[in-house]
Amino acid sequence: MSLLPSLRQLSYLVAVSESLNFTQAAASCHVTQSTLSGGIQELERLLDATLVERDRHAVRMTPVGEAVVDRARSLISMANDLVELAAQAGRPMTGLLRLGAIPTIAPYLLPPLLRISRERHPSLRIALREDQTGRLLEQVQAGVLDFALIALPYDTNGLKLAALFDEELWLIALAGDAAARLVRPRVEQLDPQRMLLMEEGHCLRTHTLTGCGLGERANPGGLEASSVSTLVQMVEEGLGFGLLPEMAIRSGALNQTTVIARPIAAPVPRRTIAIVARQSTARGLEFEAIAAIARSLEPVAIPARKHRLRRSA
Amino acid sequence: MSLLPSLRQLSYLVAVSESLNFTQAAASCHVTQSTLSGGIQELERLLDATLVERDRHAVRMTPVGEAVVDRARSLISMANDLVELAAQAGRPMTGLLRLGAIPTIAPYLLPPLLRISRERHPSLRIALREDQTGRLLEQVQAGVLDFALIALPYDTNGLKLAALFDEELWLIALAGDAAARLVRPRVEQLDPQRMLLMEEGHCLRTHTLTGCGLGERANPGGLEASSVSTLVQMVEEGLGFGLLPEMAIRSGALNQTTVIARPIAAPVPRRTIAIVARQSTARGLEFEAIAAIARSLEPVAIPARKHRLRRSA
DNA sequence: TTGATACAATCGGAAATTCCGATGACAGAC
DNA sequence: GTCTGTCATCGGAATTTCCGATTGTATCAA
Repeated sequence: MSLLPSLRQLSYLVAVSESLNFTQAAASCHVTQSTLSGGIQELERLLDATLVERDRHAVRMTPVGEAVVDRARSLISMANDLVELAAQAGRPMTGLLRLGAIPTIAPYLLPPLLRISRERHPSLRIALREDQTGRLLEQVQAGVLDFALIALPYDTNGLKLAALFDEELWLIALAGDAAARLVRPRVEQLDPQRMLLMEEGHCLRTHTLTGCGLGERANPGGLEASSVSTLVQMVEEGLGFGLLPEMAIRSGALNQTTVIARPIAAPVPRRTIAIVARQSTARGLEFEAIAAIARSLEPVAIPARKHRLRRSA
Repeated sequence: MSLLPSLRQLSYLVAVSESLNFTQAAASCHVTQSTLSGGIQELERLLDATLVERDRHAVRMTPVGEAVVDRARSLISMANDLVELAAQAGRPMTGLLRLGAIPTIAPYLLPPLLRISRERHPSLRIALREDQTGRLLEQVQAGVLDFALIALPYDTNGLKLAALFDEELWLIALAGDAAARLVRPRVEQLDPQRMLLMEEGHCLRTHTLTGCGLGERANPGGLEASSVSTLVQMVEEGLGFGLLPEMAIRSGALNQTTVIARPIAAPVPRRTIAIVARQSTARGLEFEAIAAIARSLEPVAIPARKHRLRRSA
């Protein structure tokens, strides 16, 4: 068992990788530049590898350095989770929980979820953040968020994950629209050229396209919406049709409009709502609790897996 | 961002949890008892929690202590992986790789796998260890092994996992046996009372049972074999029939016997061969290389997933 | 009761480390 | 040439870590 680097040294390296400037990095670590410089050198000596390239002109990370930084980051956030775990021990379901959600979930799932959470766990406060899936996952990994509510399929890359429920995507269109003529249209009957999509970066865009058996650039000149409500408005304007999650429709996204919704025939485009956290999260109990509430809000919930790593089988 | 515990303090705690004796723990850490005692106290002060209960009679871990130990373990093994990563950088596919495999894979997959590995990567040495799935996973997690070859479904609990290929389980029986009368028997036609199983702890036991739609205690008085060869011998003795992976049969597990093998009609009992490693393994390249070799040995390999966590979608 | 043994806590001081401030070396801007 | 921004280096201070010796307590045996 070789000698281990200290978490402090690793945090110095992370800081350097973020600013690529020793002086600034030192400031962000609340130490002097000489201390940080020494720490980096000590780390390089210990690992017997050049992690940072100090040219006359600039500071760059070596490939090894980048790899080490990557691991150092998760090491540090794991250590933070450990500290938080100890702090939370004995007083579960209290304190501040930072929860993220994608824009196509937040307005529909969060209101009842927060209401029930407040009822069941009055001392648990929840801070919300709405963002796109990719950024939410980064923030969870970085420790900025505790949990995030996202839609699958999506590569969650080793995060702790619990599927909550499946939901269908429904067709929305004007009553007179060609797409709405059938009571139960099939995806092949939809004209890709008239399909309205969310902007790049929204997972609903990808789920809509793959649900229709289309690739990313299936409608090159297609119009793009920046939110569910703009998508609905564009449909209302007669610019085309779109696909919307059940939850949004049931929550009244089409109220005050003349847009109608139609379930789609098999194969039905679907997505799975899930909650993610760091594997090392200190909030395991809260994770299960929030998942349970979310499942209780939907008729077709995905049961929680009870088993864990066991000797048998 | 609170102050972080040091990896050394955490390793002290892990040592205490293993021996439940400060003096012994200190020895295993190569420090004096007073140093270790002080380290534990410092850690408890930092985390503001009692981790170890020092009764007059004994030392016990508190629940919080156990939880912290659990995380400390993976923190330390992650740190070790980081050190190894740096050490390996620039000289990939060299050095010693510790590979585990379950008994129903090892004799069939490893010989060709090792041969090809030696051809392609002459400077990569591979140490082998054969054991049951549960213990292999524990050893991977503990850092005793780098990779393990196992059969799914099995809960791998956050380990890095790559599916390699599917294989069918075939019926093996004596030619005159009732079970062997049909060319393509269906699982419902097999008499659970005459089914020979592997001993408790072998995953093939579970896969056989679930593949036949049976629960764990479907054949209470059933006979149990301790290895593939004893299973074959018991079939040869006319004690019943069994299910064996394709790979074993193709590798000649039935040679020198009168036992015959029959493919089973749909729904075919199957298992998936996979390779696992710690998420933080320093041997990512070797992981892919071994996986690629294993896939190349099977006609129906499962393609490697190329994508990673990305901003889009 | 006495003595021996086992165990963890405590204390003072030694050793190692981490850190700071000052300085040096170098390059680019002006 | 001078100033500014940058990272490395050095000596010494501050802090942490560690050890050895000792204390306090409990158990066990004579």
